Amino acid sequence: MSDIELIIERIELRGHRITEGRRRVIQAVLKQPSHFTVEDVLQSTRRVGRATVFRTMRLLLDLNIVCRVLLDGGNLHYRISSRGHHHHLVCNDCGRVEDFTGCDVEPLVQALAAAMKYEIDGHWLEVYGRCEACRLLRSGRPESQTTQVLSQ
Amino acid sequence: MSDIELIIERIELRGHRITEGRRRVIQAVLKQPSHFTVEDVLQSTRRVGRATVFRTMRLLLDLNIVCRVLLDGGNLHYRISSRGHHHHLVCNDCGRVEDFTGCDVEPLVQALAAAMKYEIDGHWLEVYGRCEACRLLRSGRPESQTTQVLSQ
DNA sequence: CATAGTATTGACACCAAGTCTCAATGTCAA
DNA sequence: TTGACATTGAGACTTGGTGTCAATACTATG
Ligand SMILES: [Mn+2]
Ligand SMILES: [Mn+2]
Ligand SMILES: [Zn+2]
Ligand SMILES: [Zn+2]
Repeated sequence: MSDIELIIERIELRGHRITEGRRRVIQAVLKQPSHFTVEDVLQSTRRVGRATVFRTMRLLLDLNIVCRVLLDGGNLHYRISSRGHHHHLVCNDCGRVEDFTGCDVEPLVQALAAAMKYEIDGHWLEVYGRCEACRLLRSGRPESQTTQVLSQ
Repeated sequence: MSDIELIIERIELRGHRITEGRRRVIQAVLKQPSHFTVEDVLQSTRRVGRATVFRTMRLLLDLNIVCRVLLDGGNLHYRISSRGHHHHLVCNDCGRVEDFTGCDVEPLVQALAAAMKYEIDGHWLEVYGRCEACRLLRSGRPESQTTQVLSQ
């Protein structure tokens, strides 16, 4: 079964209707790179209203079909995510993102919570750096030090 | 020396001029609760332009005089922060925030980075839950379960 | 098949958060 | 005191997102 059909099925299971607009938005989402904004999705969907695109993105977020990535600098982007709770390792140069789940931050969080007498609901962790490719590019080709593939 | 004079001094040290507008914005920031938006600051400063308030907030952020807190749900708020790198434990009910530095997440982050061959620049960690006061309120007075002091 | 009852849509106004421009003004070191 | 230059404010603009509401599309049921 194709990616889109699997997503459609999950939406149906939650009691939502399958419409042509939703199908188009999902198709656009599936074509995006590593991470993207709703504006990006909007620009690659035709014949779907702005509000519907935003509503569909919210639906996908609720269903954990996409997640949000907090970029270094505070911008929230969207990203396809099959898993539930996970974190991101973001390359600040090229925008590449790696998901990770084995972060073992939960015990630390629990200890902290006990000390503070908080009951914990959840946490958010993002890690920023430079991927191997970008690092090699920098050290090997000093003239390209200002290369910045990711805009913004 | 008062809080405001200390901040003024740090701004001067970085080669910025001290103006009445900046003084007013800082005074407003110092009067805010646990966390706030620029809009909140704007509403408690008179005779200072909107752009100047935003520019001053950015200056304070650059100087680590304020930091940003990512609330559960994705809103970024501002917060006074004397320390450099630190994290937040946020009560989702009353909006209380505790800073913490002893998070020991660095070793985990380094291990992850080594596995992924990333060079690490930094990380972002926020923890969400319910503070003791809010927890007691909930369990002891079931009729106030929907109490939500923090708007939004 | 008809149709009623929801769910969804899209146009559009609105909102929140922030940036940009540029002429006018303020600050401070000399 | 004054000149260089940093800062300001009004307001237009941008980006990301929500609320309204009449029109349209699904779908279950008879
Ligand atoms: Mn985790
Ligand atoms: Mn840390
Ligand atoms: Zn990279
Ligand atoms: Zn609380």
